[in-house]
Amino acid sequence: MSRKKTMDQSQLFYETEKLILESGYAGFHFKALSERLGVARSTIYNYYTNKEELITDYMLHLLNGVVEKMEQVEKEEEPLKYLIYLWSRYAHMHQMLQIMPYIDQHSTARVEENIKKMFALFHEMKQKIESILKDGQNQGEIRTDIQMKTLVGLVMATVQVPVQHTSQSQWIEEVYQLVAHGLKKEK
Amino acid sequence: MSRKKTMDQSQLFYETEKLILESGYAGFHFKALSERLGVARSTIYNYYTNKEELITDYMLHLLNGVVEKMEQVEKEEEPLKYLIYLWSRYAHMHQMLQIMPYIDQHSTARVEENIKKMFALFHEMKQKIESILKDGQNQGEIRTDIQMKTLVGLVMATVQVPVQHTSQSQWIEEVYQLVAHGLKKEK
DNA sequence: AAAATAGTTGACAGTTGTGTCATTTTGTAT
DNA sequence: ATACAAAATGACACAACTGTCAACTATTTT
Repeated sequence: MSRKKTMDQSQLFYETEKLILESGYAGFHFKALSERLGVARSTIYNYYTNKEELITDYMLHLLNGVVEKMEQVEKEEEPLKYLIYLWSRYAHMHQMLQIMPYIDQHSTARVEENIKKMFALFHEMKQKIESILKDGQNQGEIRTDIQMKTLVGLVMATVQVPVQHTSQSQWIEEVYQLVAHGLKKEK
Repeated sequence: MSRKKTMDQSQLFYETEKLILESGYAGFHFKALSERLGVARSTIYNYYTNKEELITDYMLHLLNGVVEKMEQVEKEEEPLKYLIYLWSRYAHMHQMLQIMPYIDQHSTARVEENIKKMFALFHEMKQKIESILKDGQNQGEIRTDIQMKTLVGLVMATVQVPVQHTSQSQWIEEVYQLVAHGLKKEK
């Protein structure tokens, strides 16, 4: 019954992502978004009561995607390398997560919920990395003389290594080599 | 002669930094800043024609500080470790630099100039890191099988490793160990 | 083809930040 | 004490985004 929707979820998320990455949180607002979607600004309000809701919904969607893919990490032969691979595919997610602290967390009950869920997923993500590293430690592969949170921190930080002018596969191989064996030459 | 200034440069930069780190670029505006300074908003306009000018002036100041300190790196015994140390002291600078892409670069001639200078300084910074690594390579200390830009990228990325609940000196030591020798156990 | 209804829209009122400038304040020199 | 000029300010006009809602539109059902 009734009318066909002109706005679909996937296009909305797609343009949301693009707009945030291009303009930052400061330049992200419903006016700009509606223009890109070719839709009246007020239409978006039928689905989201404000931009915080939309952004956190979108981010939750993103985070869910990565955490789901991380389920597979433990089945891989080289889990650490697979992690680096995942990072290369979700670099934009890390960029998005950096704006999280600046989102008004109490604008809506739904926003509060979303942020809670995101924290939980983020924690789950770190747990997964930790469990991979612990497995490595148990097999005598990974060093045990450094605090676990620093190890996890380094793995997560590698996503910031710029890709510029390199093929994805080379980036993965090089970053993996560096994370695994360090800058110094083996002797 | 004439009246004493109520607003001094150092306090202005101090509050600018604090406000940006707390509220992000989206939450940084002259109204909020003037309230923190205990000054009328219009007063700030006597010194800066808009926020882009203020931010880029401030960032330039920051970058200048680091680059200056980096002059000393080459005199150090363990240049790589000194770099990690510098990073730990300037972590907030990296956070600030991330908002650069979202600043309207053409709002003022002064802003354009500032951004040009910042790019030059940023380049200089990377050159310094590169020259340290090249020295290491010439002494047979640093591996040569990986692209220089990836090496530099990793060194810069380490600043993102969170410090949480660790003393600065321990953070430096651990991150240095990881960057130098990697996650894997020596055999 | 008329009724029902989900979906869309433009217009309105409200809020917040911007940039300017004539006026006022305040420290200093005469 | 008075004249002066640098510094600070409040008020004004403006520009941009927000949120709401009554009216309109397109599709399906009967």
